[in-house]
Amino acid sequence: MECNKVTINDVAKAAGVSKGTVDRVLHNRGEVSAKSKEKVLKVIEELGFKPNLYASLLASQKERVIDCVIPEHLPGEFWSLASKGISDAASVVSRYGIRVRTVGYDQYSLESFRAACASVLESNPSGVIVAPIFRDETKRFAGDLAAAGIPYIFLDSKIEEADYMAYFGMPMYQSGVLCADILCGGREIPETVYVVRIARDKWGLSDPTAARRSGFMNYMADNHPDARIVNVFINPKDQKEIWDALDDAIGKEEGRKFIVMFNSRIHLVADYLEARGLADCRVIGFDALDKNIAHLRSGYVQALIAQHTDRQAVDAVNAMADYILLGNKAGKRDNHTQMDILTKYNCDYYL
Amino acid sequence: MECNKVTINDVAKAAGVSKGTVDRVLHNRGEVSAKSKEKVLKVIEELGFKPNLYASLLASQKERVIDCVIPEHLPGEFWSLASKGISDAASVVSRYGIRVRTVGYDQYSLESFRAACASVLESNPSGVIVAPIFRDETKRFAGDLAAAGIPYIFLDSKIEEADYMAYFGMPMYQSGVLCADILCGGREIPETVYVVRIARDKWGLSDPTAARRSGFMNYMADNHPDARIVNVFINPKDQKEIWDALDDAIGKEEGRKFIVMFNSRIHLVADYLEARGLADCRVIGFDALDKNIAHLRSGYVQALIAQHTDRQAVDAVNAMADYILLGNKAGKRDNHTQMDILTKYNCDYYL
DNA sequence: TTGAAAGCGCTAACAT
DNA sequence: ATGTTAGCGCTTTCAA
Repeated sequence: MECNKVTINDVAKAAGVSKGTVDRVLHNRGEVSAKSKEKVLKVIEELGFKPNLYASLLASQKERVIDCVIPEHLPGEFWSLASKGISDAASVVSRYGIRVRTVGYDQYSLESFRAACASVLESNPSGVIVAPIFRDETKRFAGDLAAAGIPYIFLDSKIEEADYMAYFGMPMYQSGVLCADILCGGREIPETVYVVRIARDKWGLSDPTAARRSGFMNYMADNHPDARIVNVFINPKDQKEIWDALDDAIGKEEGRKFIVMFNSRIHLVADYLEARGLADCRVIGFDALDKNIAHLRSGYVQALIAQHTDRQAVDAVNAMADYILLGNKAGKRDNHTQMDILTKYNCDYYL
Repeated sequence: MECNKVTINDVAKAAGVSKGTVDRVLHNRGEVSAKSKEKVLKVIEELGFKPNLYASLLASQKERVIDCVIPEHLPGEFWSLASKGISDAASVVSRYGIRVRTVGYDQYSLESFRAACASVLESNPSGVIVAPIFRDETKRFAGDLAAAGIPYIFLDSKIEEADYMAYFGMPMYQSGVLCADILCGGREIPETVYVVRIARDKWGLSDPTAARRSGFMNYMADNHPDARIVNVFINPKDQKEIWDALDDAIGKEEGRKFIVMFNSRIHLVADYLEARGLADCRVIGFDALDKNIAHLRSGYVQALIAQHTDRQAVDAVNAMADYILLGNKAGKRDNHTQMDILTKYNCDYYL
């Protein structure tokens, strides 16, 4: 381990003080005279001293914790991808004495999000990762964290006005543009495009995919202004209702159909198409859920746009750990993850 | 650092031996009676003891080295992506007291590869990563490494018969299939497809993309058996010759043209198309070189299939470090990286 | 405000 | 073959 020959002892000696004093200035925890401090700092600079992280970890047997606030979920749902990433990262950073605590909330209940936030604030963690759904409440939470001096990172979506340390997620607007381009296969000119949406969007409660939709719309307006866009609203919890809605909107039309969905539930549509035997469609959705990938294989979905949600979560946790351990702010503040295009022919190799 | 409460001391006590003995069996460096060893092993198992890597590193101030044998390259060329990954990983594993040494060779010179191998063998590293070009010589090298008890990992391509510890690369055959599917956009039926190849392939010297080509061919035979496949051979070093060859083969044809190239040099073709103003083409290539991505933007290449060569290299180095440090063989032996589809609309976010 | 000293979990040289 | 011991570089009492 040649990597760092100069130790805290060298610094102490050169500065004419003891290790204890050097340590104090290193973690500026006071109790040091101005001139000792100055001298130590100068010596550190001169000698290019870098503390040995592992010796430090070994000696200070203290545990720091990162709280992760994300929506609760069933296996196979979108958020379970993020959850997997979090636990992967957790097992890595545990070696650095960092524990990761996940605090779930019901993405349909503001109340439960409030409770999650309160729990975090109370536990006073070293850092927090939050995947926000509720704008205003998240803004408030961000303010509370800032007041408590707790750094936080946004995952998946972000609140622009907040003073977040970093953001990891997909470029939402661009992903809509990409979706439109794939839908049209570069050459096809759809007459009608069905945009299947979650009913709650209609009421404006929250729509995390709004930016994506506008990317899509703008592409269509620019490139295929004559295409008719038809919104179809469904309630994901009620299969019968879904099929009725789709029967109404899509089932009776003739010819090739173009269908997109901006959240992770395209499999609901694919199930329907398969049941009705509607094969001549071009169907594009988002996110590499198992159910979606199965429909890539079945041929009822032509492409998915995915984002390695797991890796985003890993990156977020690592960035926070880096900050807690070394004080490094992540290189970039906004980290837009790559958009992966998945088809029948490459999905088998997508983690 | 609650993570690992059971220490080598606990083990020693429980097994009724000393730390020294435990340490000996841990690194099985002999000098331990069979029954002590057995007892210690049992206790380790029971208590679920995991050594604290950092304490270990702290104590044993020794440096291990991983040798990486990869082709030399100019900036912007394919192998510089791998090279970047290697140096990224190097800076990470250096914290674990592992040094990474890169040994380059000329991919067009068997002699230089031999020299690189000899240099590695002589330096007797703890592990090696090799990106092979020359089959037979690589096989021999693998044998030598095995004889010397040095573990090795293949990067990018592999020799099936060798006893490699792991392989990181793209599924070559499948990537050819994917390429064909993208070329045809799922719906288009090309009349003629131009396959641009490097002249040296023709002489059978070495063709690292042969498997990819056969994936492509099989897809075409299955789905568009009437398409005519035209091979165009070029010499990458001579721009004039390239253009002449392309003029001959492609330039005089009318209508929409379909062009693919199975290595990383599609930019050579795109340069030509741009110069000749041949815009109505569907052009698919491989690898996210800057020059290739530039042509995604210019519109002379419609899609690239990429593989995060950098990440493969990172994974390879990490896997080797893991093995050296902890004796963990990587989970999977063959690690097929995902195939990324890049278009004008998502390439900006591709690292 | 500062120094001294006792570890943290493990390694390795030295005894036995 | 096995135990003992002095560190590795840093943190953290405890005294001074």
